[in-house]
Amino acid sequence: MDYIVKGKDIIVSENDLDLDETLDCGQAFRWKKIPSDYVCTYTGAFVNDRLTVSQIEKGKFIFHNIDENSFINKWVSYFDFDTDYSELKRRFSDDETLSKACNYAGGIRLLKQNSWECLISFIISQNNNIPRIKGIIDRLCEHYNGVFPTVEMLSKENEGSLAYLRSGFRAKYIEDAANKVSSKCIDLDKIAKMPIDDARKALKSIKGVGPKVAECVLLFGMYRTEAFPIDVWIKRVLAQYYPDGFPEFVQENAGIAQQYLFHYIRSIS
DNA sequence: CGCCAGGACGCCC
DNA sequence: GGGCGTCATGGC
Repeated sequence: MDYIVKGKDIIVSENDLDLDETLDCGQAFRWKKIPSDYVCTYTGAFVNDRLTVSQIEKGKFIFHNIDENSFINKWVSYFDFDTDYSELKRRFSDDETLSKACNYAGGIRLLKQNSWECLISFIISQNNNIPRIKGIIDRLCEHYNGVFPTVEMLSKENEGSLAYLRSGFRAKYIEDAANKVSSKCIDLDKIAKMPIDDARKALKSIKGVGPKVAECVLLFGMYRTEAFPIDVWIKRVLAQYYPDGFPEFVQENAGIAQQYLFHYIRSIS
């Protein structure tokens, strides 16, 4: 990644990034694409920091109205710019299926999201579709003047007061998650550093968090790249191409491989 | 109208 | 410990 400061903006060069593939692929739900004639502008948020970013051309981006400090301290991490995805994809390409998947969706990066937001978001995601997940999270943030609620804010709510979300049976799960985190029964920062099986077990003690949601929180909210969410699409990939499991060299980055494979299998189905 | 959406729970055996 | 109905809501 390379960047230059230009007025109030920062111009970023990074070949291994595509905004459509990265921001609208089901790992984060608060980015909105606002089409214009020449650029795709997204406004999004990491916890409560907003950003507008445009893709000018392949591998070139404008991070709008942002100072160099917050770019370095927040967004470089969020976009995982310190990781060399070219090198990652080069290694993945030793595997035939993964090689095709990287060629299909090579602009995906893993976003380092906030664990709390991630937990609530993926609780909402269960047995749901992406447009409706976004709708529920929109209503949630709108309720708090456009920012994602803190633990303290959400812990004051209950299943009934959350009715405005129209999140269905998931409201009681949100309530339990907020209560457990607020009461320190669940410490997300500690879980992020635990051995992964302990972390899985701790997350699954929250109502409405099963294997899939726990894996998503670990991967998208705690940067545990070995976490591997399995849904119906990935089940198909495993059955069809990896009956004996992933090759050893993929396993520490299985979650990143999963992102490429998820989009690849859907494109050819 | 039925079906499905990046699942988890409760209950069954 | 695997199998299955059920759980809200909305888009198609």
